[in-house]
Amino acid sequence: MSDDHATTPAPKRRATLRDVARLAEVHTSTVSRALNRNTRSMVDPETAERVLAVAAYLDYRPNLIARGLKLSRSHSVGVLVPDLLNPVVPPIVQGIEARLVEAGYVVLLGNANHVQAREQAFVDAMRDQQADGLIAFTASDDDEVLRSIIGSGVPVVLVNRTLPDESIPAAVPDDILCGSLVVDHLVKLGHERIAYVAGPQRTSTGSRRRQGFEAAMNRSLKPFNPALLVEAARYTEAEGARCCRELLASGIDFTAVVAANDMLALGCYDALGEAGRACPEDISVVGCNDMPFADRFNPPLTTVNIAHAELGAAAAELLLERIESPLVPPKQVVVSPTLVVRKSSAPPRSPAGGR
Amino acid sequence: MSDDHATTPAPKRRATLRDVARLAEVHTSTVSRALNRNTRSMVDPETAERVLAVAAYLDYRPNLIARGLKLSRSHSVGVLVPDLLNPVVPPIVQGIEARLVEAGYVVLLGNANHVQAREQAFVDAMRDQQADGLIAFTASDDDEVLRSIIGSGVPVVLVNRTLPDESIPAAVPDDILCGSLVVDHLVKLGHERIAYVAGPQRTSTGSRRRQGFEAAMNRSLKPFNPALLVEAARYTEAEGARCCRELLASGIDFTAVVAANDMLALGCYDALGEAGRACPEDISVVGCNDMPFADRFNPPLTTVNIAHAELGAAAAELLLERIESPLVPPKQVVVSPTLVVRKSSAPPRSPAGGR
DNA sequence: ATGAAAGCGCTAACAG
DNA sequence: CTGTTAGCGCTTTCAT
Repeated sequence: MSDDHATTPAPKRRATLRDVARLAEVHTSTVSRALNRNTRSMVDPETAERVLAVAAYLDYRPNLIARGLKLSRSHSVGVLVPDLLNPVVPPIVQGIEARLVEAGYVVLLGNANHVQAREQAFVDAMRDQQADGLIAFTASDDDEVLRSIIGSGVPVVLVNRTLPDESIPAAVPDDILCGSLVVDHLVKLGHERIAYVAGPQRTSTGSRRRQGFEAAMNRSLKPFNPALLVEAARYTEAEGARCCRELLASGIDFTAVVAANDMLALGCYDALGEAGRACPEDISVVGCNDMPFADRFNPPLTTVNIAHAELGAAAAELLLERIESPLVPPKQVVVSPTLVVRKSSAPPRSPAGGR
Repeated sequence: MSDDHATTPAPKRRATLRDVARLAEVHTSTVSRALNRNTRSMVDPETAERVLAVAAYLDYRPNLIARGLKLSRSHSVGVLVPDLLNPVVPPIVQGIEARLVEAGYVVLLGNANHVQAREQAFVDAMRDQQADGLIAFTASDDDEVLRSIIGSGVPVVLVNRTLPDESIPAAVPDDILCGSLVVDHLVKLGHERIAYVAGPQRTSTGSRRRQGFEAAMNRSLKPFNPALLVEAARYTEAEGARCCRELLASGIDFTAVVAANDMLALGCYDALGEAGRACPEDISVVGCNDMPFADRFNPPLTTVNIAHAELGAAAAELLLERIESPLVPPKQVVVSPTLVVRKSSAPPRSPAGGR
């Protein structure tokens, strides 16, 4: 046995395929074959065993960068979020991450912070890093960045929000249903004059929830008064407050307000408080999303629960399919929300509305 | 001019350095030099300009995988979190991400979900992916995974929590101060019998906040009664409730309870509610972290604000320093918290305690 | 100032 | 079954 080459168990440098090959006295390609499950069968069982042993001894770990270069597959996927501080984002990301890790991928996180330049920079970085795919939360009708990357070859799937183009794979909540669920609840409670704080109409959540709301209103006894709808520019508490103030200032009577999401609902709480109107005694408010801690608000918020982690997992699943088999036609998956009744909704003060 | 090689503007395949070289009629190494700011000066300005133009024309983007292989530097860093759903995590991650992206790095996110095997898998993945460094939220005295990677050559920095070993770079809140801030507040309000719901003592936040609390109590007029301290096994609402119930059941009188974090404080709300004790009228409660929406709880929570995004940015900064200059001795940075008084704390019912 | 050549660590034909 | 060869796309000596 020649002892002249390093017998010390690799003190610093990471072991490479060649190190293993040398010590196992085989060629690197044999090592490669022995180490990869799929090609293991090509190599003599005894040799394979020896190789495995040496690899373990040297604590060999494949260099994924090198493999990626060779295979032009990085096993990484980008996840682009508009704002990490948005309470619905973490649960979705969690769902995505879990599924992706399970499939052997690694998640590259990018926070656009609502600025297009940051979004663009992340998308570029993903291309440069050879990410195998991208999951985006940021879909909006006016979003050039996403449009440009879609169809550029990189598999993209949308999550939470989608675009009008139904051919883009996406995992979204049933927003129409979100809208009608709350109306049905309020109508059952006896409300007739219901105001609506809409989300940004350039987002699918904004427009679809409004559609669902209006459809349900029209289906119910008293049709919807368009003057009772005001659109928020963004999904923020401040915008929710502004919209609700506007509603209050209009002088038109209403006994309940539905907000397109929980942040807007929180803004309604604020505006109501300022105006000295109690919730739910004077006016009921309901939201949508069932964000974390919605049950701890004052009052606990009646809202619509969306299984955000599931949404994320579904998006990851869609992307995986896209990556593995780019040819099969893209799907969209929609997850059903459920109403959760808490303390912010109650029957209107006087059974029937009117002044 | 020979027109026989592809004149169409690269319909599908990404342009490579060789494509640029071919079209610019120079060698690939010249292209490389022209494209990299540092080596640009080595090349004739006119040539450089031509190369740049061709690169732009072909929409050339360097393949970072290839560069990474050559340079053994991936420009990616792993961020290991224990639980993405923990409300303090997203703000910290946001701070990290912002700083890292600014420095040209990309963030690999890993969610351990409190299971060591997942943590280990992520750390392994980071090594395989050749991540340039790691930022970990998970430090705990009994955490083998982190211990093993620290000193294995990969730069690691801890954030939010740290380990007893002060030589490990970390960005943490001033937990001692967190503890004393709340005591001073409560004492000023007139409280004398103050209970403490401690966090897990194997975490630095748990033990240091307790230390800060005890020190401040002993500094104040009436020293602390050890029977009034109970330790939560985890930072969860359920554990907070359990601890508070235990305190209530002990029969020892107290007029305020301080919880080691806001989730535990929320649990105290629950236990107090069950026992029919009003907060803050019967018992004041204060938390720590000032997590998102702590101001919307019922009652709005008096707590200690920690600049989480700053904490994240500081951690990123530390890691960057570690990566660029591994030789300079590791630092720790501690960020100062501030008290935020809301509605969950008030003077005790009867000026002096006692039954 | 630029070209030639080598090589980062890996896998995939293609022999044998 | 295993070794040889080639090359993924890039940077970097080393010549010239």
